[in-house]
Amino acid sequence: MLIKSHNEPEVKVAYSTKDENYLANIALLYYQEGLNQGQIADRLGLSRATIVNYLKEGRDRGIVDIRVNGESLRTSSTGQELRKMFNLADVYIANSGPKSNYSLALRQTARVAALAFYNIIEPGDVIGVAWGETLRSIGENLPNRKIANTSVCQIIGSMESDRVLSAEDCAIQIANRIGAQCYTLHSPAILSSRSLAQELKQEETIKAQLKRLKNLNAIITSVGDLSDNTHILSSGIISENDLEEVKDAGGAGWLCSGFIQADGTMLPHRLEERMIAIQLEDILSTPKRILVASGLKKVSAVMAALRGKFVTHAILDFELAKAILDQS
Amino acid sequence: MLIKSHNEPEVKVAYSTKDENYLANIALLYYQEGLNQGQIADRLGLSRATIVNYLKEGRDRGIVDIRVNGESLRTSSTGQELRKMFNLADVYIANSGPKSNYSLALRQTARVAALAFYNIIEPGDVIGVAWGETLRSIGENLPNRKIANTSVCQIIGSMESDRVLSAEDCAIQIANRIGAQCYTLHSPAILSSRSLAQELKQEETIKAQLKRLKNLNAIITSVGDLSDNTHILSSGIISENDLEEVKDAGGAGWLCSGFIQADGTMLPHRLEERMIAIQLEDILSTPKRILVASGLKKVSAVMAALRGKFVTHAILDFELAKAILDQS
DNA sequence: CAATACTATTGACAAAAGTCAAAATATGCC
DNA sequence: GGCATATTTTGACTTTTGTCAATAGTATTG
Repeated sequence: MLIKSHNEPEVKVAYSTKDENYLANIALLYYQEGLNQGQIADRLGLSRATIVNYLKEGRDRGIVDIRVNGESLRTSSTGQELRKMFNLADVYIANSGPKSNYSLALRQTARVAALAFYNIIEPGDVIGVAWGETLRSIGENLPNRKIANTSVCQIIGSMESDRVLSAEDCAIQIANRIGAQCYTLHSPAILSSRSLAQELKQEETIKAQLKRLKNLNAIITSVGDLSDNTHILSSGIISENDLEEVKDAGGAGWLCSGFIQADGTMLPHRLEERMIAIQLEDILSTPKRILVASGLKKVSAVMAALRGKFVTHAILDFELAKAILDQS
Repeated sequence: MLIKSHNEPEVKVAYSTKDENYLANIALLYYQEGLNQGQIADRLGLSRATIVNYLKEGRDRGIVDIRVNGESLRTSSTGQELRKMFNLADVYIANSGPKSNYSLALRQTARVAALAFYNIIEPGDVIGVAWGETLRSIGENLPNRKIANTSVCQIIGSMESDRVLSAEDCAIQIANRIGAQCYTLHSPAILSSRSLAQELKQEETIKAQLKRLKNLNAIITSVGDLSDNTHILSSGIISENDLEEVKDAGGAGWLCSGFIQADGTMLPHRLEERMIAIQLEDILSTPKRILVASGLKKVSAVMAALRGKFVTHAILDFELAKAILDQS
């Protein structure tokens, strides 16, 4: 091809511009040598605007990878205080500033969770994945980096919701990102009758999956609050009346498949008989229990989960962590 | 601590700004969420200049890591042609543009070599490291990333030179970066008499090291040209008269410890009797033979090394690679 | 081989990032 | 506390980067 230098005679160069090697070399000059775009343009005989495009393409195509060290996210002093107070293995704190809106705070927490996830999960782990806005966002923010020999298990049946992907999609997305084998639950989260649920649980595929959930190495979940627009309401898992009842009975949060009280004890509810999901007891016997939550409305739910020892690794946003510390 | 928001009442936040967690969160907002510095400043109630400082500190402290994918550097079509022509395992091409000066081209080649090195070297490898400007620059550009159970062996005795570090320093630096055990050669590269060299070779430490060099898994070296300012001259390994003699006898390049001819065959020289270094034969029996070179003046030397099968992996700069293709 | 439809590249302008000396704040010491 | 010293933060300015519509270059088709 022909490259025309600014005011100089034409130079023949047999080089396919735009191939990965070329983009990578430009990226090295920019990010490592520290030349600015103008200097690179001069050396290559191109316009600066072209260099801008090439650098962008390098980033888009993953030739240049900007990564943040996940370790540094667990150095927060607030996080350390929480870790000691609830005897946790690790606490990672997300911080998008006090003036952030809900959705940015959630994304930031999910991003921190995604980095933490790679620190916590080890090759060979069998990971239970819950469902919700938070889990969906974690899936979106996980980098495409394989963790060898992992499997992902959907821990609660699927459910339509306008706010989030179904539980199935959450598990599949996370599995894809880390290159894990994915075991889904081919069932709705909740059925209309107790008897149908019991029958379904006897089906081989369902039975096998529920058994698998008793031997997880790790579980990643958020926790639901019991406010008016909690997603267990909007997704139709529970009725408004039942929710009121649960609150009156001392319910403080919803964890995967059941309600817990402020002191962390389980609050049995007839709903459970109709659900296809992991048991709260199974969560407690899973060694790595990762809880991800953001937003002040989750204070009591998260505190309940912490008190009930449902958590070994917490990823929380700063405001939430602070509020929990203040109330303890 | 107190953070004063621009025109708002003071907000008390118990958060140590400047800790790693804080820097990492800002880095996430900038590099992953894609907010600009102004938006981040607003959310955190700080000035934009402060965000600039924090982001810079994040990069400096390694919380943010910008890396270029080494794989993409071996996709160049020129490199592939060379690879086929000389039956090499891999060719990586560095490109800093036709208008670059010698020293930038060298650094760029060294940077590419550093990335290639991590693709080529495997855990457990015993790596022979040569000496020269190129090797020094590779050492400087290697990231600090451990490769398990590696060792590094200095393959040529030390020599003072105004242009480069001594051979010892090259080996030590590379070993440090990859966390390898380092075996140095406690001897000058060249001695004044044949007999002294022979005696020294019988010393236990020297003997052990020279034996080690017969069982390397990998070797990384450049190749010396025989022009007037070649470093074998400036470092005093060879005299001007001797160099002329070598050139007249058909010498085309200098490889670690001996001369080779244009067709790749070795050109014995009495100098070798006085040297403490790896034997050319030992290079040929090393499985991974990495050659790094940049600059047009090295065309004939590199071609000689390629023809002599002294190379399995080549890292060359574009101009050099092109010239070799044109002359073949 | 001209007309057409692409894609790649560029120049001019707008936006964002970097710099640095000055101001504000925190820290140590008596 | 008061004072001196070190560190952090900032506002005003300069430089660099990003954008985008216009242009040049390539490939494709009738």
